[in-house]
Amino acid sequence: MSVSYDSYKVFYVTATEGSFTAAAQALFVTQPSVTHAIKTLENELGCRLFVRSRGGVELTREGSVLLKYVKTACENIIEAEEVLNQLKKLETGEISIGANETTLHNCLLPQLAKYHAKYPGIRLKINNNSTPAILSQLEDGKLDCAVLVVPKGFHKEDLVVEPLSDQTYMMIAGMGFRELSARTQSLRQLEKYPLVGFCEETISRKEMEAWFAQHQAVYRPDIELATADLIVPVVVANLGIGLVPSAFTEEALAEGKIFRIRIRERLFVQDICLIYAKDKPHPLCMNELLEQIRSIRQVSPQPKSRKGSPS
Amino acid sequence: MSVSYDSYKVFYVTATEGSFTAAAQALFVTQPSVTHAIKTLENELGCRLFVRSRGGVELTREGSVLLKYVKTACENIIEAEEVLNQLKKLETGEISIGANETTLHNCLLPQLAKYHAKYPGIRLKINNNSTPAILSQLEDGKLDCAVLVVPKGFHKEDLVVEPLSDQTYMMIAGMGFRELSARTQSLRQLEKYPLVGFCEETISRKEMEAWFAQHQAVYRPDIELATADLIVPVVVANLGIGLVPSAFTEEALAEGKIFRIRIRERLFVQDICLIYAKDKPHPLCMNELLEQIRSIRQVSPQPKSRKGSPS
DNA sequence: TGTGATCCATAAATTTCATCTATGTATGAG
DNA sequence: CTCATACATAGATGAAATTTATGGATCACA
Repeated sequence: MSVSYDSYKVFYVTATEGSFTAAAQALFVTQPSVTHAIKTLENELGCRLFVRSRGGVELTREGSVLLKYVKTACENIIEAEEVLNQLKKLETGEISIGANETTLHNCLLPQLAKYHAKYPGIRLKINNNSTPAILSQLEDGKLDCAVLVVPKGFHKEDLVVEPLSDQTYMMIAGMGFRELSARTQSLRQLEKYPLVGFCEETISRKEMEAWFAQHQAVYRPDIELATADLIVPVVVANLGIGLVPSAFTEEALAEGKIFRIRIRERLFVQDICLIYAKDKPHPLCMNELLEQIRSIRQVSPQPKSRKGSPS
Repeated sequence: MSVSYDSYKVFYVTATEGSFTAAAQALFVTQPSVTHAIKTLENELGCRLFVRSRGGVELTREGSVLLKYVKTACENIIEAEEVLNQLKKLETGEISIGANETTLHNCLLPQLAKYHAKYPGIRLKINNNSTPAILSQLEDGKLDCAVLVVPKGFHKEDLVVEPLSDQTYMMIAGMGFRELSARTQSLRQLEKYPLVGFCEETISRKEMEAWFAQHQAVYRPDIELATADLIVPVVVANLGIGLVPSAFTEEALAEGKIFRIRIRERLFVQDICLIYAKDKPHPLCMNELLEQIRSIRQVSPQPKSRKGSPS
């Protein structure tokens, strides 16, 4: 009833080689095998495809028509096999990665650079978006993995969440608030100072509000910024005191433009996590990238074991 | 070593159906068969193609990449089979036909019209060229068949020559030469009249020269024309007497513009033959056309049986 | 005018491997 | 808890692809 696709392969090779014998060699089979395959194909298709003659075979008119299609078919298969081999050798591929600004600059970019140097053929698509958006894209399979700042103990069905390191925060002030450097402050004491912080849409904002509330204080920034990297410059300009990820403070601290305010309360801390879909297939090239990202993992005290966290 | 192309077909159907079970139904095999085929393919390719899950299977990243190529491959095969079926049903196809002006108008066109009415999908390419050019194109496979005026007994290695009918000639004159109508003339007697005939390149010209010479006369037209259909009008204009294929004379004879000169000698006659390559493959749609053309064949006395001529 | 080389066809034996039957496992739905 | 559905597995079976061996036709070359 239905024609075996292997026959078409034999047909294609025979047509390009120009003889049954040559085709047999190319296919690593014997000549009678090719003869038989073509004869079968001709019977199934109901028309002659080759004219046998001395020195080889020649396509009939119908054979030529058939070849036109079978040729592109076979070429596609051959190309498919090549591309698949490249995929396996990590010579090509594509990974979509989600990240926050914070994690992108502080964790991801150096690792991506190393990975890209090792596997230059693999396209890296970086998606810098809000944390909730990235999480839903991970679940939808629109992103392959992400490195995000999430609350301590964060977990989600469908997602593997591997903590990489703490995202520590620091309360800082510019030299206009020099009086705060003298001694340890409590959060309530700091409430009377103008605050530089995140705007309302972010997850971190909500967490900070909770953290402040936990210590009988209120987080209500006088200046709200959309991205973390803007806080330090604003603090340097003495527009207020700020609670920022430690990673952003190093340069300004070293230059003496800001100083750290010691806090009585245990400091606000988040997790930087590597996240990816639990039961979805990953591109082959992603395992290497995951390993690369995991290499920055720092052992930190974990209150309880977390799902998906490797030993 | 090499992957069976049948596996790719199974892969394609499975990917489009979305489950092994559905693919099995579509392929008229059992589900374990599909399971096995895909597993084998995955092993041979060295990577997982589907994620098995509740309710069916889902392509992995690599599977998606593979599908992109395999899809066009399979679609080409399917299209190939469709086109081939059309070819077999004579719904499509192409025939290249050679002809002389004489045969084109008198034999071929009516038959081609009938054929085309019956098989409108088949393209007919008509090549109106010189006889030697057409013969060599037949041998090169550039033409599929031809209807030509050739010398009696014409034959050629590699070519099948089937006589269809005689190409009879007629000596005619316009009313300016009314005196010739009185009685039968010999060729020699006619030599003193101006002659309208073929120009030197044609085969017929050479044959006529031979025929004249055979009867102790010389064929040297005072007016030379490239095509036969021009002779009658020139004769009507009383520029000379002419030897032309009978087919061209009917209209002018009926209108009394010319008359026939009776000739003592046996009249010059040629063969109208259907000619095609002997050992070359023919398009499927050609057999019907050959039959159509043969239908005009007239039984004529054959001095000896000719090769390729059916009973 | 043989002779060897080349290429396709054929026949019979062999072996492969694709497929089937039967059954198991997992997982939602009602 | 049971049913329905989908994929996995194992062993048996048989169709068919392949091989070996051989023959015939054609062509180049001496």
